[in-house]
Amino acid sequence: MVSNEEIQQQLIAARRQQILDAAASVFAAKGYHRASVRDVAQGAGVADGTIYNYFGGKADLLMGLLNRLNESEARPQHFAPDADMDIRAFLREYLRHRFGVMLGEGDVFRAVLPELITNAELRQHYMESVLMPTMRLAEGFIAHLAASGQIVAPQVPLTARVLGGAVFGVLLLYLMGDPALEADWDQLPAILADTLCDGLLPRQEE
Amino acid sequence: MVSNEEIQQQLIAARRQQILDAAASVFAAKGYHRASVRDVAQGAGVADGTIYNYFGGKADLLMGLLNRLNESEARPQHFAPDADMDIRAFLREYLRHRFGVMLGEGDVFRAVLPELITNAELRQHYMESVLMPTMRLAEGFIAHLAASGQIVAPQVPLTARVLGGAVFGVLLLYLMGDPALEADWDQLPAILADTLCDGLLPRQEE
Amino acid sequence: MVSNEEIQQQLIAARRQQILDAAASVFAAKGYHRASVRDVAQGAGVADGTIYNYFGGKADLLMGLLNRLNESEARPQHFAPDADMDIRAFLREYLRHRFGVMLGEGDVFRAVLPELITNAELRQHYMESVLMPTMRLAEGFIAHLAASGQIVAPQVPLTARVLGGAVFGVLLLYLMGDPALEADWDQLPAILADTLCDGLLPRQEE
Amino acid sequence: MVSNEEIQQQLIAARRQQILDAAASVFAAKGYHRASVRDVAQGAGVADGTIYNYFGGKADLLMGLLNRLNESEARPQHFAPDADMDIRAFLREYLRHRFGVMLGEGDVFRAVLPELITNAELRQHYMESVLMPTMRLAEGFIAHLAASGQIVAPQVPLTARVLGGAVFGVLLLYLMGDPALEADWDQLPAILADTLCDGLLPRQEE
DNA sequence: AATGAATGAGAATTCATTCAT
DNA sequence: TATGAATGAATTCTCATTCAT
Repeated sequence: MVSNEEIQQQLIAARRQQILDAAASVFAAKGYHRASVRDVAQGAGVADGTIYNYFGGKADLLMGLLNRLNESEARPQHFAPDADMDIRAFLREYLRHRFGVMLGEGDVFRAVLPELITNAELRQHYMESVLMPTMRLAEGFIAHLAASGQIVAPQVPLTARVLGGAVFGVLLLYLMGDPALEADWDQLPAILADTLCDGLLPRQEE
Repeated sequence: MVSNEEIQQQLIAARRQQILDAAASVFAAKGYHRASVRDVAQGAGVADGTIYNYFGGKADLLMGLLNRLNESEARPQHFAPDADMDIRAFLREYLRHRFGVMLGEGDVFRAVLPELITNAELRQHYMESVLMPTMRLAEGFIAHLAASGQIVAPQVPLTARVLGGAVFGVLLLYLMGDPALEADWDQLPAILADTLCDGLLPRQEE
Repeated sequence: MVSNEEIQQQLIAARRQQILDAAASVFAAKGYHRASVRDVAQGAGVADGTIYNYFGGKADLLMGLLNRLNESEARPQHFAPDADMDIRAFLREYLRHRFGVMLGEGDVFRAVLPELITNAELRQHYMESVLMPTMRLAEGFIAHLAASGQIVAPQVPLTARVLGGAVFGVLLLYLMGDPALEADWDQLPAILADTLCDGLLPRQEE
Repeated sequence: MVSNEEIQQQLIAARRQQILDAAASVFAAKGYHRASVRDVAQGAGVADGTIYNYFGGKADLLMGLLNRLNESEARPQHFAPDADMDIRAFLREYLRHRFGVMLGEGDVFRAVLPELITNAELRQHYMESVLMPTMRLAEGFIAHLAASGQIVAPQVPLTARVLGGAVFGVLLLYLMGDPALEADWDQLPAILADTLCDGLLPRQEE
């Protein structure tokens, strides 16, 4: 049997999600600062004051978005090392998946990113709860592959940043409307994976 | 002899720079939206109204910053192709230089980037006047090296985006306060250059 | 039974009236431009921002005043033609009533008139929604009387303007503080009616 | 011989006129409050600061306009009584002349009038220096005609206001853009004169 | 719990006026 | 005397937040 309290909890959680959904799309469309709390309330179909029954304030909406991003990001299995796998194939697949996720959460990403650059508190929260865990995961994976000779990575932490930075930067160029990326976006995972695997210089045996 | 009018022009230009400098640091510190025109005025040591003698409004300050960024970026010689050069050495040097410039303009970059993501008009202006020209330059360079067999680049435009994105993304991670990048920032150009040149997979002859 | 929504509507209407009343007296006292929205808010006993919950902005207050003037003006029965009436008596009574109304709305009139002269948009709105309907009414009345031989009016539209202008102009002189009008204001309807009826030149039979 | 000082005086007077001309057209076009001192300065082809070498401030420009209006108004000869003249003909001619003058000074009139209604100080100045002298002149004229039996005017001061008000009011309707007045403006002096002379009621002998 | 009217601090911007050149 | 850059007070308007219903 389901208790009354549990139903209450679920209703509250559902209402929070409803508001966060509205916040994501409104913030993405107008930017965090240009969007008003009233915009979010109307987007969620509730009254202005209701927002404050579920969130501490406008800034808290951003935090909520960030945490939700966090939850969907934290999927360690994506980095699950596999001794015998084809690294190129894995990287292609991973990048395709990752770009898909990030663009799926594109609204949220677009909404949160500018504030992440600007707002020190938010940045630190994101650093600690999302970026660093992800980086540590990546480092572990890279270290494992390097140890088994499958890849070359003399500086594991920096290599992780190079990979993450490339993914991050390319996505940003896309979000900024680069026409070449828009035209050939679905080829990008392969190209990026190959460039990262083989480098730019010609290989003897290839 | 220097005419009166020329002196006037120089004074005006100097005042504009003075205000833009203040805008860059204030916007970088507090973010464009959190910073008030008064903040900028105080930063520049002038009265509020004076800002409006030199700029059309708050948004115009951002445009001014963008254009200044534009001027310092437009250095085509950095991509000057050289038939016999060592690509790895060149790339290292280029990245070192580029990161230096971008961090030198770091304030401006920090100030402008969030708005670039959010503000469509500004984004388009940046796309057209800064990013696309740079990308075309890079494409030309890459195409030249690929044609002479010095590098492998099956998709020139996308390769340019991969390079640009990597630079851009790593810089962003740095600006967001990644501790690993802060610790070993001066090694990054070399690592990034090597990763881009050789790829992650082991090479036979190396 | 009165529904909740109806009460809401009445409260909103009452608040609008309260604000418009304040606007009328403040604008009349200081003039539209010298009066600040804050002045109006304080006059109405509400916060600055509350004004904007009921009106689009300062200019909208003026429109609101104009429309209220419109409502109190639109009393067609005042011109109701009557075959057997004494024109002189009617005119005296009408002028007395009209002056009374206009001075009752004197604040509003004083507030709106200067802007009416200056502001083209407002002028057009007033022309269309107040002045022209009134003029058409007057024209119909004059035409009717002229057709039945009760008055002489070779040019109906211009005669309507002469009448309207005289009323308007005398009121304006009064509002500008003419001491003779202030002293004998209550005799004015009679004098004006007689002058309009008989003219200045002596009549044979009188 | 003309002294240096006299030339100085004339230059100063000329510059004042030049600035007042600009003020008249600018104030008429945008309204006193919407027009800036800079607008006037540009209209006069001088620098902002120069205005303050000739006038005490923005309000003083309005006073200057008023005084200039005053000078052109004060033409007592227009009311010169003539024992044998045809009153109707005189009135027609006078109204034609008066409307012409007021529309010639229309810019100034339009500019000054709203402030006259609003600004108590200005209003008083205008009352004392323009309106009351004119009214006294008219009263003398009317009293003279009434005494000689040429017209009927039981209440001389009020009759003067009725005449003045009619002229004033009709002009205002015209300035507010009444289409009927715009269409037949040149017939108005005759109609107005006839209405004032004969009244609306039919005359036996006519 | 939900509402939405009221609030008032804060922001961008304008512009009359001053004053050093 | 003329200039016009600098000033900063004043204004309109927005919007996050509160709280009585």
